[in-house]
Order: sequence, then C-alpha cells, then structure tokens
Amino acid sequence: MKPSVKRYTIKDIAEQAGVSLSTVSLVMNNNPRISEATRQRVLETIERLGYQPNRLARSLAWRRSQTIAVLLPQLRHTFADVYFGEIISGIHDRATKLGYKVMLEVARAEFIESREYIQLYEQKVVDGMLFIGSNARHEFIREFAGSEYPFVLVNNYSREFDLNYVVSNYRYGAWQAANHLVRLGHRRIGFIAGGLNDIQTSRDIFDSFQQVLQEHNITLEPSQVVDGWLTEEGGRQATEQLLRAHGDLTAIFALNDKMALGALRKLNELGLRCPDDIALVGFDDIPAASFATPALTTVRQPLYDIGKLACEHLIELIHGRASRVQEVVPVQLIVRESCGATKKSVVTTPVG
Amino acid sequence: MKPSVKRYTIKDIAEQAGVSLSTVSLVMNNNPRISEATRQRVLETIERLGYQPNRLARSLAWRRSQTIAVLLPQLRHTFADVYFGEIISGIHDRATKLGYKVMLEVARAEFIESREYIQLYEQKVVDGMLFIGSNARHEFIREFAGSEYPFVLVNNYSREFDLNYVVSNYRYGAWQAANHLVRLGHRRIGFIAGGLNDIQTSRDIFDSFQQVLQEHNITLEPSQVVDGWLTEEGGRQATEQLLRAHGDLTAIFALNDKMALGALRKLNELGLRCPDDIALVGFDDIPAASFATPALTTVRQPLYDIGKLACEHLIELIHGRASRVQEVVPVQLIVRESCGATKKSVVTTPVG
DNA sequence: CGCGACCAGTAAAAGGCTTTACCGCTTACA
DNA sequence: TGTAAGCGGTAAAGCCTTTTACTGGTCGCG
Repeated sequence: MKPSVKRYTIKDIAEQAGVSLSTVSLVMNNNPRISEATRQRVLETIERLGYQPNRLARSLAWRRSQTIAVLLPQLRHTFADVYFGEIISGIHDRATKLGYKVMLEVARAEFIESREYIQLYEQKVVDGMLFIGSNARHEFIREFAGSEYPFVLVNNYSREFDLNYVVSNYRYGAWQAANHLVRLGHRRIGFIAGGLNDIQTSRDIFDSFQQVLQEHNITLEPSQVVDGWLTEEGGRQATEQLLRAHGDLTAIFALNDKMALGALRKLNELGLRCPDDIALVGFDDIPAASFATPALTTVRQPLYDIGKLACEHLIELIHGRASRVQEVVPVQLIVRESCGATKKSVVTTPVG
Repeated sequence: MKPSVKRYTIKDIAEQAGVSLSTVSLVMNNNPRISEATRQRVLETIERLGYQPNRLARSLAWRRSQTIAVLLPQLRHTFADVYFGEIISGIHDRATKLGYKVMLEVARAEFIESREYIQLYEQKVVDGMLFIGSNARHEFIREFAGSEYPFVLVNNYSREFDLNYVVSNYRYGAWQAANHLVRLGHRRIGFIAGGLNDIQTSRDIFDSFQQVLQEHNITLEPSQVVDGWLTEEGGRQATEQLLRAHGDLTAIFALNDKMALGALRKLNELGLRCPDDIALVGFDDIPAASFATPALTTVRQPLYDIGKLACEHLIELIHGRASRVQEVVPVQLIVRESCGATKKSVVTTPVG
C-alpha cells in the first residue's frame, strides 16, 4: 500500500495555521485554554486540509487504545447464531456511540493456551474485554477474578468467583414458565436440558423450574430430563426420547428456543398436535419463535440490551468509574399459541 | 484501570540483558545481524520478565496497524445470519493466522455520511477493509474504484467499476440448478427472487437461470417470478403467490436457501408433498438445508472459504504483493431429496 | 509602583518501538 | 602491507500525539 496522497500530521496543521504543534493538539481536545480566535483559525486549517489525527499515536500517548474485544466461544457457527448476533449488535452499537472500536476474538484452544487474552491487555491492543458464551470449562476466566483488567461476562456468571457480569434473570424466567404450565393444569412435563454441567445459567433454569414443580407436588424424574445439546436437532431427538419413555406427557419445556423448535418439528413428524396433544414452552424468544406454527410461547431475554449494558459497564470499568459490575436484567414470559393458553383465555402474566 | 504491575518496556529488557535498546528490537524482529549468543541472552530475558511489546508503538513505527475491518450492512440481524457468519469465520481464521486483528464495522447511515470508511484508513486504524453484503445502493463503494486503499468486496462485485472482489460463480450455480430441473422434465417452474435490482449476484442468478430455460424453449413469465425479500417468511409468502397464479407449477427455484425453506413450510401448510407434487431447489447450502425434511437440493457456496480467500487477498494488497484481485470461486449443485432426483436415480452432476 | 494572579501559548518530555547510518574491529585478498 | 568487505552491535532519528512545566505579557490591587 503506497498512499497516493501525503497524509497531513499535526505538524503540518501547526505550520499552516501559524501556531505551535501543542496548540493544535489542545484545540483538538477542546482545551478551554485556547482563545476563540486561535481555535477558529486552527479548526479552519484542519477542515481545509482534511486532517485526520493518527489514532495510533493518540492511543500511544493516551495509554488507551479505545478498543474493546468481544470473546466468542469456538463453535461451528458462532457468528451464525441469533443468540450471539443479537448480543454483538447491542455491544457494537453502544461501543460505537461511546467512541470505542470493537474487535473480534474467538476462544480457540491456542488462544487460551498462549494466554492471548492477557496479551491483548498487555500489548495495549484492547482496554477491556467482553466474554460471551464462556462456561465453567473455561478455566481461564478465573484469572480475571483478582485481576485489574477490565472485563464483563455477558449473560453468564460464576458462583465460584467474584466477577463482573450482566445476566438475564434466568431463575425468574424459569419460574414464570413453570408456573404458567402448572396453572394450565400440566403435571406430566418433559424437560429438554442442555449445558447443565457447564453453564451456570442452564443450571439456574433447571433448578428454578424443578423447584416450582416440587412446590406443587409434581415430580420430575430423571428420565423426564433429556439433554438436547442446545441445538435444534438435539431438541428433536430429545423429544423422541422423552415421548418414548413417557407417552403420557402433556407438556414439554425446552431450555432454549432452538431446542423447542426441534421439538416442534418432531411433534409434527409424529403427527402430534401442539398445543392440543402436547404443550410446548421455550426460552430466549429468538425471532424464529414467533414465526413458528404454532407460534412458540417462550421467555424473552433482552439480548440486544444485555449487549448494550455489558458494553456500557465495561467502559465504566475502564474509566475507573466502577470497580465491580453485577447486574441482573428482567425477562418476561411471552404467551403465544404453543402452550394452549391463548384459546382458553387463562389469566396469566401480562404480555408485553 | 490502574495496572497493578508495572509493564516492562523494551528499555527494561535492554538494561537487564546488558545490550542496547535497538538490539532487543532487532532480536524481536528476527534480524539475522544479531549473533546467536546475544539473541539467546535477549530472548531469555524477554521470557524471564514476560515482556510483551506494545503493539500500538510497533504499529506507529511500522506505519501499519495490522488490523483489518469487516464492513457489514445494517440489517436487523446482521450478526445473526448464517450467511455472514460463515464468511466472517473464514475471515477471522485467516486473519488471525496471518497476524492481523479483525475489527467490526456496520454500515450505518452515519458511518457512510461521515465517510468513516475513509477515516479508518487515514487515522491508521485499519490497513484494509472487507465489504460484505454491500450492494448497488451503497454509493460509497465507487470511491474505492480509483483509490489506493486496500479493500476487497466479499461475494459481490460490480459491473460498473473496476474493484477487487472474491465472488462465487453464481451464474454457473444457477446454470447447474436450471439444467438439473430441466433434465428432470420440469417445464413449469416458479422463481422466487430477491434483490434483483440492487444485487449484481442476484441478477446473475436470474439471468443465467432464465437463459437455460430459454435454450430449452421454456418461458418464464413475469408472474412466475416473485420477490421473496431473501427471507424465510418472504419465501413462504412468495410461494403462496406463485401457486395461486400458477397452480400447475411442478418446480420452484429459490434464489437462496432461506426462501426455499420458507417455501417448503408453505408447501407443508398447503398439504403439498415435496418433491412429489412440487420439486424445490435452493441456493447457498446453509446448514438448515440438509436438516430439512425433505433435505433440500441446493447450490453450495463455499462461504467460509470465500471469507478466507478474501482476507488473504486483502493482505496481499496491503503488502503490495498484488494490485488487483478478482477471483471467482466454483460452486456445486448438491442433489438431495427436495428435487426428487435421488429416487429416480437420474444421472446428474456428481455430488461431493 | 511593585507584586501576585492570570492569560494564551509554547517548548520539551513522554509514550514505546523500528530502522538507518555509523563505528570499531577482524578477515580476506591482491 | 594496504584496503575493502564483513561482522556485531549501537546511537539517534523517526513515527505522531498528548501533556506538563514554563514563559512573557497584561491586569488588578494594595
């Protein structure tokens, strides 16, 4: 790359405007020490020459890169997932608004082993990091527990360590879903799980869901809980397994919408009508949930907002305006057709 | 953020190793001028102190940021799209391997108006850019036609301007799909379109598809072509419209898989069997295509590889090892169940 | 009138690295 | 023996900003 036009530097501006180099800098940083007349003259020169300050040099002097990184898990289609997508959109929008650039990182094995997540800070590549989709298997997270490096866990947290996070109120979401099903009279319920051993929030959903059932003297036997790997295909297979073992189920709850959609497909294949034969409730409220037939009753997580919030908090941490961030954001049960509640006009949680 | 540990600089290493500052730098850049003994001593010191060079300072001295940006269109779920996801995965993997960082940018209106795409270069934030999903409406693209700024259009191109690109052989893909349907005996075919006015590659698919039909004296009337907005729901509605106007269609081709999947859903809703009543062919080969029932016959685009290639070429441009990059990558018809070819064991393009 | 405060602006150091010109010494060779 | 080349390393300039300490001048006030 040979730049065709010679780029101007702050020095050029200073010469052209007939002031010192530092004056230009002060003007650019809105320092009130410079008189209005001089300020205007400098600004005019900047405008005229189309000068753009070199961000690398600025960052070097500032000791801040004004860049944050988003760390994503290494999945087959990480970037192709609505879940991550929504969150990243929120992050990006907020970061841009606050003058930060967003860098993408993937938690490959090598990334972890070479401790690149630390290098990014030490090499001053980033001022902070956002961790999406990290789980208990990601040992490296613990390194951040005591560190001074700004970071926020996005829609996840740890019981074990004292970390920064922004997370949905998964427990309350599961509580709503369970109560809804119970109130509709369901007592034989299947649970399609996923990540119960690795992911704290998955665990929360399960615990909370089960607790509600217990309070109503409904038992959830181990065979009523099947792992659907958090994928659509997994949800489909889990449904088959559930129905083979328990032909009398009247409802199924899936820990995320993708699995719920898989379950729906399996029900169709088996000729079972939803919600008449079997009610179905999901979690997340991904766009496809509302397009499904029947439209899926599910718990809505504000993923976009979670991304925004996490980003905002991260930047507060970077600027030292906060030292610990732990926020739980509300979720909401969205009652649609797949649970059968709409036709029977049962009184339920208000729908937004 | 107050760094708890004092970070070492190249100066510290020089002192500790008893050499000059420049020697350390030369060692780090593998300059052969330094003797093996000195090199080892320096490396040992670097290792011992855990020194990490400041990337901002390096970039400033190099006049290169070692960072590229990926510019995405502003869609509702940009990041949540398999299409973009696959491409970005490819880009990211290759960039990382070549020592580049990947930055995310979204083509918001403001981004375009303030000409930030140019600022990114001038402020030395990035060394190059990759444009994904830009179309004829994105006027700004033309600015790059004559510029020296490294960039590559990913899976898109322009007939009007001389630009760098890496793009699938859409014409040949459509050619394969059309020939396949014709060979299977279909003569009344519906076409679900999208982006015909904005997107050159959409236009290519349409032109090529229609040309094949013409060669076989099959006409494609205007009412046989319906816009499905490139979305699943749009494909669903387009199918309804097609069948209402032409109840005698025996096959439908959709310009992308998402619309094909929507079409499939509509066929199910209408109680029409695919492929027995209506054959269906898509384009892209997104993961969901193979999971569908019946599995979708489609044209596979190597999206991941396209991302990799585009990234590779961009870096060649940055290093001045190339001045113009225009690559067309092959696509392949994947024959599955939705076209009915598999049962009849028709001779066709080999399947990978 | 003399002094401290204030004002607008500047010089210089700092930020951390790369790179080039140069240096003193040894070797090779005519 | 004189000289050119090679060797291993260093000093210093350069990359482009920010920021702090300082300066010279004006002003207000006791």
